[in-house]
Amino acid sequence: MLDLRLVTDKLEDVKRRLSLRGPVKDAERLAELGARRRALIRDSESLRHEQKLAGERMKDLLKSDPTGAQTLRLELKEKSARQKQLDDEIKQLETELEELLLFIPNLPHETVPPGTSSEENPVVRAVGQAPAFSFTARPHWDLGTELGILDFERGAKLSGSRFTVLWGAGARLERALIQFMLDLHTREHGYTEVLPPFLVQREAMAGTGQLPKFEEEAFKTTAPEYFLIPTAEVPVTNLHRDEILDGARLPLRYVAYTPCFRREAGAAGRDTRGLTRQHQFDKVELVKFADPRTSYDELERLTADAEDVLRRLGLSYRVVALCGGDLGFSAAKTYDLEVWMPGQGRFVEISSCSNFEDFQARRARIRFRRESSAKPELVHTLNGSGLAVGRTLAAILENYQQADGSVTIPEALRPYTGFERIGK
RNA sequence: GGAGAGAUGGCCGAGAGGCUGAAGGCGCUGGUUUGCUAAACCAGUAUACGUCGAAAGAUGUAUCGGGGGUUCGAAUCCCCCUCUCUCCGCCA
Repeated sequence: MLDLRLVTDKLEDVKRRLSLRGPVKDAERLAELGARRRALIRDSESLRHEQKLAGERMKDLLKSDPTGAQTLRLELKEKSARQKQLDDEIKQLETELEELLLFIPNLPHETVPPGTSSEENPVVRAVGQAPAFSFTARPHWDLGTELGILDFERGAKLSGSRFTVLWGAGARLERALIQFMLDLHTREHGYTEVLPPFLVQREAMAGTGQLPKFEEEAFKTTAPEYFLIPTAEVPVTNLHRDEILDGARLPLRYVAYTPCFRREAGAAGRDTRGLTRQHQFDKVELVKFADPRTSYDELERLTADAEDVLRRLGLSYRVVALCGGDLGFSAAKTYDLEVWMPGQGRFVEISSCSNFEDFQARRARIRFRRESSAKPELVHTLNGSGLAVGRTLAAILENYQQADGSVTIPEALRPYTGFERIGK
């Protein structure tokens, strides 16, 4: 959520910065309503002030002059009614303002490159060498099916398309990856592990920006209503909702493993094969709460922490900076990590690292105090996948495949899998 | 699921229609005293939104779990909701 003050007071600025994302809607109306709200508040408050002053006279009058008290009472009754009417109007206005504001995306950071689609995302760096094969590399869904570790048919039988069953070494590899990533981030990168609920309430989803705009993307239960988390970002960021954090302890760094649930409503027909786009997948997520002054340094570090997973697994990848048109709703700046998938001959997103600045913090009221006597300020929130586990598993299958269809396990992972290769 | 109790500031805890942003205590911050520390004493110690101001700040309004109602006036009275605790039942 943007700062209403900023929108009303610096409308042109806001519009210019938003236009990097595409056409701007509603900003004008927002500024207008914001100005009207202020005027109404002024009127209501001065009326209320008069009432309070008169109220103090009332008590004396009640003793000394009953008739006068009666007159005053009638007068105040009318004033009170008028003021309540104003308050109703203000409330209505604020509801409308909130609704508009919740649908306006975050302002892109100055360094966000121009562009309208993912094709225009500049490559920031490329790391590692794509493996050279003496045979034609195959996609992970073929390899995994032949090895008997990925079972798409039975996934579909149980739950429909975009669900997969992992067997034996596949299940073990998934679990090994989760463990490996959590250990790396907690032991070497200074993150605190947290295991949050996988079902959250509407307000948590709104806090991080998934709602109200993207409700059709989420799975939810009814009576009682719960949302299945689309990413650990939701519960972990909301851990500190309505809190004032100690500035001396920033940045807070959390890492969480959770399954993630997504409708993929807008992705019909895309990535229908393999593990790339599932309704349910595992992810290890990095989340930070940072001082606004250093949040962009923290973004670089967080991205490096995610990259470290790929590097240790010996997977080649590139880092792209999302352009204005490709930037997510809540993000001010995002780097995507794309892993090379030799079996598909393309790069696939495996992590998305973003600085949300104060956008989520304002929605979720997450603040900090710089000094014990200072006024609370909004924190900056950041997060990034570290990494998407299913896609990592797929990348390992494709990058470490052998001519005979077996797959060797990256060195770093072997203590976790307990085996060095997966064969038939 | 059944029965009961409760929710007040960073924390504990008074208050039972007006003068209560809210006694008292603890904590915290600053000061005095003081070889140092501690103790003692004094002062300060919420948030949001308005208005004025370049700013520091001044000032107004709101806020006693949330929402609604009664009233000239609600922390205080009434209604609804949420959460917490205790006991019973059930359950991984």
